[in-house]
Amino acid sequence: MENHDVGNLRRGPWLDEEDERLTAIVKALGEKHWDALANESGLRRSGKSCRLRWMNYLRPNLKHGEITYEEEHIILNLHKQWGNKWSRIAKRLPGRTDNEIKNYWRSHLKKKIEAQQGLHSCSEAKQDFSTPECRGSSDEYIGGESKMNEKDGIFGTWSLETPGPSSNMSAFGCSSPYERHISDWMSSCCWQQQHDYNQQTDEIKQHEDCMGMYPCFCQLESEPEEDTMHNVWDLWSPIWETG
DNA sequence: AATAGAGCCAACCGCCACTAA
DNA sequence: GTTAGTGGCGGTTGGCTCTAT
Repeated sequence: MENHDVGNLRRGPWLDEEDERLTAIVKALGEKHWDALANESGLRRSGKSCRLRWMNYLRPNLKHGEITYEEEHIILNLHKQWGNKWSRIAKRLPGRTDNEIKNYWRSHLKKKIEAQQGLHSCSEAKQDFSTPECRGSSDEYIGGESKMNEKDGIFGTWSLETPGPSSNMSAFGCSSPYERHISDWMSSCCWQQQHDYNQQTDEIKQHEDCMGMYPCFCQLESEPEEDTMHNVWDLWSPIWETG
């Protein structure tokens, strides 16, 4: 990749020296007024370029490692709900940027989904979770760790239908014997005894947020222990509640 | 070992929404 | 109400790396 000078502004990859200078100036002036900040820094970069570099690379607490299976599940399900709202999805994945998620989606997930949808179009859409194929032979989500069976793909074998705001587990094509149990539990967590469906505001949002977690439960091979579910809740609720 | 093609990802571009003057 | 400036978002590009031949 080459560096380019357009007018008085530099373009192309950032140098370590530029990163250091940008980091220092952002810490001093804060994450705002990017044009002024760019001028102040002495960097021959546009404010827009500085902002992008900071947001996608230099910002503290960014994760730069591989996307985990749990994160992948969340991306898949939130994308199913929201479409290409990358920044919105990124808010559900602390430490991940919209650009990172977008790239991951394009390079990893899109093809898998298309392949999966191809399979669905050739076979029965409804799945029976009582069969080993539908549960996924070794896909489990126990105690906060999941194992993905490569041949089953990232979805396991759930339906790809988009859930509505009042959907339950069946929206994912789950007909697991544990469906009601988990659904009830999710409801108790997410709906907070909301019965007035004419006032679906914050509760609806909470429910939508929880949908990103559904696949993990869909892959449980056996009825989850109450403690397990609460461990999972403890693990993910801070993420749902932030953003 | 050389080459072509595919995949990945950082960075850029253009559009839109918001805000202040 | 209008306009200019700014920031945020999603789409796209282009170069580097990896893999297959």
